[in-house]
Amino acid sequence: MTTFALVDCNNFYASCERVFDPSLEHRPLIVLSNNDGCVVARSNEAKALGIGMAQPVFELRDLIRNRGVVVRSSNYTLYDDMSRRVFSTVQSFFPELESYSIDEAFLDLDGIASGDLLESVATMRKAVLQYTGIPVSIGIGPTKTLAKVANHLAKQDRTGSGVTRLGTGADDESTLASVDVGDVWGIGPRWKQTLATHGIHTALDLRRADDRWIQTRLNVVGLRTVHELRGIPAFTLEQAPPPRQTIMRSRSFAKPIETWDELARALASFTSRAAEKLRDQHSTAGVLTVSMATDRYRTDQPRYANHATARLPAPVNDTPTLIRHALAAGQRIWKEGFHFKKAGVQLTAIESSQPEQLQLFDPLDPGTSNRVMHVMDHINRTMGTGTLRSAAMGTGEAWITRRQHHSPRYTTCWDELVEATANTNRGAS
DNA sequence: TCTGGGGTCCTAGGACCC
DNA sequence: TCTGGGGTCCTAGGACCC
Repeated sequence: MTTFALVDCNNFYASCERVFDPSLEHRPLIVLSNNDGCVVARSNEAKALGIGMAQPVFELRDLIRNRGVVVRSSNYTLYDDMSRRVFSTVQSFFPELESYSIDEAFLDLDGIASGDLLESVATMRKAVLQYTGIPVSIGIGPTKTLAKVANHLAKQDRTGSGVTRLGTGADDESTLASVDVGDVWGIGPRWKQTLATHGIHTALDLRRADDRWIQTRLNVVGLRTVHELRGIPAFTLEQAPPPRQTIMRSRSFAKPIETWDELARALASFTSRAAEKLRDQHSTAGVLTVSMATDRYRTDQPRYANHATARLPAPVNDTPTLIRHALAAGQRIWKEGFHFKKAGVQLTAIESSQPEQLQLFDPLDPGTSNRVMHVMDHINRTMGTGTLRSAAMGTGEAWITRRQHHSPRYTTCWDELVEATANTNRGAS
């Protein structure tokens, strides 16, 4: 029988900020979403103040001022790099790893003697903290869902061990009875509501639910969760994630956009980033969708939201072709006289680019185009994002994202390394 | 006047995740 | 003044085919 572990970084973005700025320890700290819009990470002190996940930051103005809450814009360059460091440390102890999100990884602990298991996991946890500065919690169980539940309990663990195991003893039922059904992985707010009408309130209730009722009222996804709670695995470890089927780049604008020229530059920029992502995973896209919308929260201005889909004559992954289609599609739905607050580009009908697609009607020889993109990607990777860019993106970026509380890219940028001062006090008393 | 049934593909919408 | 962004999977229903 397989044993899974879930390693989850505690308050990940907040912890990353603290590693390089220890003055943030023991203080309420929040990290904001793009555009400094709402809260995406909170230190324990911030949670204790009642600051909610995804809470809009303008609602917190008084709290921030009166309670000394420290605010940071999100710094994904730093978080991505820290994530890589944490996982590679974990993997040096347990090679069978699935990186599930930026701050979580599942492990397969098969082959580790049950008696040594808690000890080796605790050793790994200590090493991660020592090597990266990031505290992690670890849940262990016979299925991914039970490992998730165990992880949830490990986070609340007051003993400080940070490791919890489920699925071994008679305590399981009373433990599961203490877990709210909404805290089970896969049960969101709507399903929690549905379950409540049937008297299902805890993880234990859900484990004991009737299969047929679950499949009818939820669906097979819900049924899988129930089986997993019983210790019957429905999910396996996915060490090599399949390529994405959808690639999307969208942003809210710091200032509303009112001209087509500006919106076109934004669309070109989104398309360019999506295309890079596409080439990263060696894919092509056959369908491109452009969307634009005015501010959905403003009732005092005319509202408009629309999207346009372009089916490409042949699947491609080169930036100029994709931009051309994006701008043509955007122009079809563009309307003068609105204040656009958000736009995006989505790539679908994604296929592998190997073997090479032949493009009968493409004016540009695919070989030439591929070489140009290859060079462009290489330069941008080694010399910095945006070093080489498509002319359609322009240089102004009037729509640029607001990031007023940004921390340095300590680990990936020579100009932003952390500075240490050694105070030797030579000659002093 | 009678008016089947099964299969596939696609899309939109809804649920979930971090 | 101020409300994120990027994904997955499943289901129902319509179009179309034989």
